[in-house]
Amino acid sequence: MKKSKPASEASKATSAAPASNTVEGRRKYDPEETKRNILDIATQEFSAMGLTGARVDAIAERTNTTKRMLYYYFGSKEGLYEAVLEQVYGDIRALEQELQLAEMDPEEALREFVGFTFGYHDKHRDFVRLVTIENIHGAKYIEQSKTFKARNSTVVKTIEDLIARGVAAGHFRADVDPIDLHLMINSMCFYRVANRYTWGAAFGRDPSGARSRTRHREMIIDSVARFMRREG
Amino acid sequence: MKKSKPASEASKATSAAPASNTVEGRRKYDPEETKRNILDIATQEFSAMGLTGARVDAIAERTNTTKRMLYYYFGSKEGLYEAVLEQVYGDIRALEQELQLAEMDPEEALREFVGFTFGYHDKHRDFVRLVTIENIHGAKYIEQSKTFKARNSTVVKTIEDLIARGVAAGHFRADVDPIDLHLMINSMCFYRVANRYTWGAAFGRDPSGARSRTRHREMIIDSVARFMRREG
Amino acid sequence: MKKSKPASEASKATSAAPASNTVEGRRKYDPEETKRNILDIATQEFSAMGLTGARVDAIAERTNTTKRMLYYYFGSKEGLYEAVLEQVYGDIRALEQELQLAEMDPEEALREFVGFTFGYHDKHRDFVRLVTIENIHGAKYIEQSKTFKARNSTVVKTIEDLIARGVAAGHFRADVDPIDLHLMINSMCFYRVANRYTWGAAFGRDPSGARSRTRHREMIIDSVARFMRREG
Amino acid sequence: MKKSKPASEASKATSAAPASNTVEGRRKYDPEETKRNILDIATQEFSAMGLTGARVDAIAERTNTTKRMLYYYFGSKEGLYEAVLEQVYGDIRALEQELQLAEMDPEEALREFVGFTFGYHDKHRDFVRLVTIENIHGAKYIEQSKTFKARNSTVVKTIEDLIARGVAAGHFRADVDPIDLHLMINSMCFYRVANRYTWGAAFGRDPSGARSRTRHREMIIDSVARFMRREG
DNA sequence: TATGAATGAGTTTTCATTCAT
DNA sequence: AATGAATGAAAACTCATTCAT
Repeated sequence: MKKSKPASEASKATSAAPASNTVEGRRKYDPEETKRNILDIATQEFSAMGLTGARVDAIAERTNTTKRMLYYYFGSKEGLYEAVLEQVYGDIRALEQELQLAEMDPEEALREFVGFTFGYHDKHRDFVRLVTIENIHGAKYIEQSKTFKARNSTVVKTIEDLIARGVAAGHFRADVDPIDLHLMINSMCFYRVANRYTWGAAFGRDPSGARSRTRHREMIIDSVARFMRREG
Repeated sequence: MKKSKPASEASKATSAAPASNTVEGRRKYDPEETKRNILDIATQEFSAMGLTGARVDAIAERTNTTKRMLYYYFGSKEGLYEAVLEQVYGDIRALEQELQLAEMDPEEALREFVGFTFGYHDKHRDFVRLVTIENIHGAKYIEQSKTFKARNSTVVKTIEDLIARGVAAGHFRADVDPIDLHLMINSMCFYRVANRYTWGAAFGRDPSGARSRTRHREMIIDSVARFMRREG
Repeated sequence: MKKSKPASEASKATSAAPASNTVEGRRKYDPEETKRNILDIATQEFSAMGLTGARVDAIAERTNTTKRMLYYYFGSKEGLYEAVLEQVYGDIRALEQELQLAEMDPEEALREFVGFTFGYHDKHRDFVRLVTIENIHGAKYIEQSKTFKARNSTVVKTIEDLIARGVAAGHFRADVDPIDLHLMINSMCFYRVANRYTWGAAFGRDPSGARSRTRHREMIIDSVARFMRREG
Repeated sequence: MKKSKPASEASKATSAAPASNTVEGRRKYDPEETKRNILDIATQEFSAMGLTGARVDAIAERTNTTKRMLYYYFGSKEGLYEAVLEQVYGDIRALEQELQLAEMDPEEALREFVGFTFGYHDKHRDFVRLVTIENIHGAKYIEQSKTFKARNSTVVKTIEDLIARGVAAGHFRADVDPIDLHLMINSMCFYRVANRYTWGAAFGRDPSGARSRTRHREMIIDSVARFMRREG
């Protein structure tokens, strides 16, 4: 039953691990692999069903191991959920830092940053859903993360720099709070993915679908650029 | 229920009901009142806990009646949830129609419309949460509503008219899709309320709090106005 | 009344009643009609669902009146069930007495009696089901009937006479107990109707269906006749 | 609570299980035993109360385990009922196959077969009741059994052979359908057990009681034998 | 006589978690 | 390290019956 059923790429990634103590290239007992496998499946399940909606049994069943291991490694359903959250938030912040915005001129850098944010949300629906779910729970789980706040402060710094350079260059208005700008950008990138179902039901159109992707990217980049432009 | 009135206030509203045939101002057999009472409490509970997180017992307990009546009138937990959704969506669409946008000049009307949308989301957090929750469930409950789509088509019409008048007057650009514009407006009004917890955890600031309300309203109105402005 | 099932016709039947106090030929308040209507529907429901399986709500809903009336006239679900039983048992015994067996020669009379029993079971599936259901409940409801035993003693008398005449004529064996004979006849007439579902599922053939009706009637009559025949 | 002990034959069977790895002769973790125990008690309850009348709580209480295990192994009340049906139908078909009818001469074999059928019904009242109950439900549960039809086809074959041999020997009539003959035999064996309560209430005599057992067995065997006899 | 609303006790089912092997 | 079996508490839902009008 728990035969494997890879479910995700991450688990395959580890099959390249050293083959000592393995059978046919796959380790018999590989704690790291087991944990990652559980985490992958859990990400999918929590993202699909919510924290309360997800079922421990359902997660365990899709896993290569058993329910007991899930408790062994993560302590509880909530512990597992926290681990999932932590991982998923870590990913986007890590990627944001890889952008080389400092090398571009301010307006270009802004467009790049918005474009990246758009692309990330558009592509990582699990992340969008988990953030949504966490808000349903008043962010009480992510608040327990030790690295969460620290990680977020780096984005603020990035945006602050961006604005400062634009203002200095005379292109950007000077009265915009960086966190507000970030909020604006995120709002537009997030909503079209997070609320695609009700929006689709209301207007017969998936706002996050392929047909509107390019148009929306342009619209969002354009609106942010216009918003920041110094008028005069 | 038909009244349209924000979940939380609704219960207060009924205390003004005619007192004839009542005991201490409250009728013993009053189905409408019973239904409204259940619906009010349910709106709060579902909004606070989600569909799966809410407890039928908890709803019933806070009600003036018993769990049995909840099933009597709404059939099931899901039936009750659907009724809550219907009501809450009906409310905003009803109010939108009361705006007298046709009498204002296009730019002013756009600002009014965005301001209304901002105010509604800012004030009706239950609505925002329920929409969020419904998206977690893939909108499968609201899709069963017979009036949902029809009601939404009226907003589209409103925005279309608005854009058309602005374009005709030479103020608005002509290349914007009304539903995309609506999406942009909603995104910014929705996100700061819906995601206030994770945002607060990340940046130490409640984006939907009193301190940023006016600033955000202006920011959103301004960005939408700039976005629509025909550039010369 | 039992001849019909259609609930709806039964109620119409009484529309020929005196028109005083009526609207458009139908009495507004007609206790007898109301009772009969309830009894008809209840017969169908109990017969279809069993005593525990039947739902008071379901019965009331199909009725021309309300649940309250059901309790008003029959006291309880069990009271209604008893009334249904009583009526349905009364019918067959009444018809049995109308047979003019004494005028036929014994063998012919026996065949006539078996044929009648066969026909009655074949046609009155509600009766068969209710007897089945009552046996599930250990006959505790029918045992409370005051007229039940008395009514059954008349059949025994009928069969006793039949046998006695046949024995006297030298045609029938003398060692058969009348109640045993009755049991044999009933068994074969009852089973093919009562157990038609499992039989159908097991052998792909409805034993009470039109295709086997004549064949079974002959088989049963023949086997009883052969069984009673004096040998040698 | 979990003290109570089986009370039926099936449970006795397990007391013969190997005692290794047990505490006081009873293993702590023994899924087969647990399932069998649940099935035994459920057989009694469903047979006594019917599908709708039986209470999951009541079954669980008489079990050595908890209600939860009942759902663990059988999924639902209906799932458990289906398992009970399967088992009980399997038993009779298995025993039928053990009869060595081919070695007897046709008439003797027929008498043996009828006698066996009589004895089985007379002794296994649970089986008779469960079949009755299943017919109340239109056989919808047994129809889902995958092995049910296959198992029944073996009886048909048995009877076909029996008849064929008798016809070939010139003893039996040739115009009898095997399934009809089976129906006749079953009818008489079944009815006196299934309908013993109403019959007892009507005629003051339990038709399945000890006093009539031998007499009825002879009567049924005799009537079937006479029915099949080629007349000459 | 008639009715829709109301109810409490019960009934089935689910779920996160732990135990014995 | 790993596993299938086991569990208690809680959750959703049902039902016969009665009440107020």
